[in-house]
Amino acid sequence: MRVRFAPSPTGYLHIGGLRTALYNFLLARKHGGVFVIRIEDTDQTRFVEDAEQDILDSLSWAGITYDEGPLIGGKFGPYQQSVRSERYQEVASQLIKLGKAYFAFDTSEEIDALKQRKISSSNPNPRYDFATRAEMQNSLTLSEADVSTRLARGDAHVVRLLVQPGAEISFVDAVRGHVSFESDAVDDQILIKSDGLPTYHLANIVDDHDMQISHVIRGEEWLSSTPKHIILYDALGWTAPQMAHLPLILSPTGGKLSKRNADKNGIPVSVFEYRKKGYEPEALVNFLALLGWNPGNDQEIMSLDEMASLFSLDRVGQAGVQFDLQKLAWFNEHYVRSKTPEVLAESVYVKIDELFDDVSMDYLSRAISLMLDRLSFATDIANATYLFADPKAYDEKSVQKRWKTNSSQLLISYANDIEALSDWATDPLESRLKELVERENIGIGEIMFPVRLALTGLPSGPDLYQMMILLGKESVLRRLQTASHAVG
RNA sequence: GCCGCGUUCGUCUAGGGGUCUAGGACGCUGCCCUUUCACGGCGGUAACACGGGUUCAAAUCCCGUACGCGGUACCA
Repeated sequence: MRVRFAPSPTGYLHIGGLRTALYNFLLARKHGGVFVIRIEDTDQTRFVEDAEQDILDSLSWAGITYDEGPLIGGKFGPYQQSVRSERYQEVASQLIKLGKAYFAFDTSEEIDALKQRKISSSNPNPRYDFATRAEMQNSLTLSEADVSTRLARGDAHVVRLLVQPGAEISFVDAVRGHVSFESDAVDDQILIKSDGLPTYHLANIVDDHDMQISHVIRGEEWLSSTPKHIILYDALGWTAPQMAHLPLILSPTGGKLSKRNADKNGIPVSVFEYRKKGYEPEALVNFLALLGWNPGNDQEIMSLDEMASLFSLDRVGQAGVQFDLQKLAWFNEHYVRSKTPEVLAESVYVKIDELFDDVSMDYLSRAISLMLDRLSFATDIANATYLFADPKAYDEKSVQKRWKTNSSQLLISYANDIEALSDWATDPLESRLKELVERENIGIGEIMFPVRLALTGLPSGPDLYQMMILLGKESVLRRLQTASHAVG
């Protein structure tokens, strides 16, 4: 088994592209096959400089490795279509010789004119096909001599696929089962553009054949193009690979997850953005794996290895799937909390160090440990500013509601009690507080709450005693003093 | 318009003729835990698009309708 992911470097890796790559990768892993990456850079006009690099980086970040492709090569390389032009030309010539393709010299103005001529309410999109090619300037209508002189003269031309009408083109899709099209509905697709480069359709089938790809797993947007590809394989006497078209990822409002639509819903579309926002790669991958596939049981949390062992194309769904940012968030929380504080500390240290003074890696790691089950993103630790600096203000609503006239005094009493402590640990801190409660004959909340407010400025947060341990005696006493004066 | 693909809780899904008074997860929500907030635990909410068949029996098979999505480029 040989599969491939064949992105076009027209932009950063899209979330849907990552899922396609993932499914290919999983299938290859499952069957001990080979996973190829091929860059389909045949459109010079849409080429984006750093896109290829981003695609490779993003896959690597996601933990998706490949066996043949850019950077590492392989025996079917090179893996960029822009440097394989000769081969496409060769196949195009072969198709022309076989009578399966032809030269066309029509200018874009002439094609526009054709459309204007044919357009009607019942036919809003006239095609260049069996019904219209006789009216155009191509090697089917022009004399042989005329064609030769035009070619010799270097007239701009394209190569088109000659699609015969009246045929049924069908294939079995691994996800959708039997699919069939009438050839009448297929246009004479351009195979070689006037710039000499191939279109997707030609380059794709030539490379899939030459690279011995056994399974083509791609998005559903390619389903309608598949008959063209089948015609091409047949014309060349090649066996078409097994096809599998994945359901599209939809935006929560329904449409396809275009950049604009996604932005409107606050959904990042490029993997780069997820990296930047601090998502855990395992979370994104796990979430995406389940967007259109399921293992057939109730398991949702899976490592790449587990997914690979469970994966199969017949468990891929057929209906479009809506992207759910909340579910992704849940996966992210899960993976954040399953990591060690040390690992998370490493990943956010630079950010924390920028924001606060004198935070050691060890301290950060202990802070994260204290906050672990309330983090959605590792970087959320930065929001708990009170762990890294004294509070600058005290939550007004909480003060109004729960700060009593005796609060300041209680704070001072507690500060005095714990200042004497030789053992700065949770148990003595707790028993001193309880003793104070008995001595003063008050409810425990009457002292706990002001202490919390003094330490954090907020009405909620992690366990009080554990937090005092983290902050340290000096800092705790200072904060109690400060609050007793500032709020009191 | 035409061609193609699809349609189970709000979302991702299980289910493939009787075991479905339709299961799981996210979300939302109630209670418990915690004299904080989260986490966690235990509950609740909520779906077979519609209409015809076939069958003793249909969420499951067939047909139609509606709706959604994709394609209809010298883009991929």
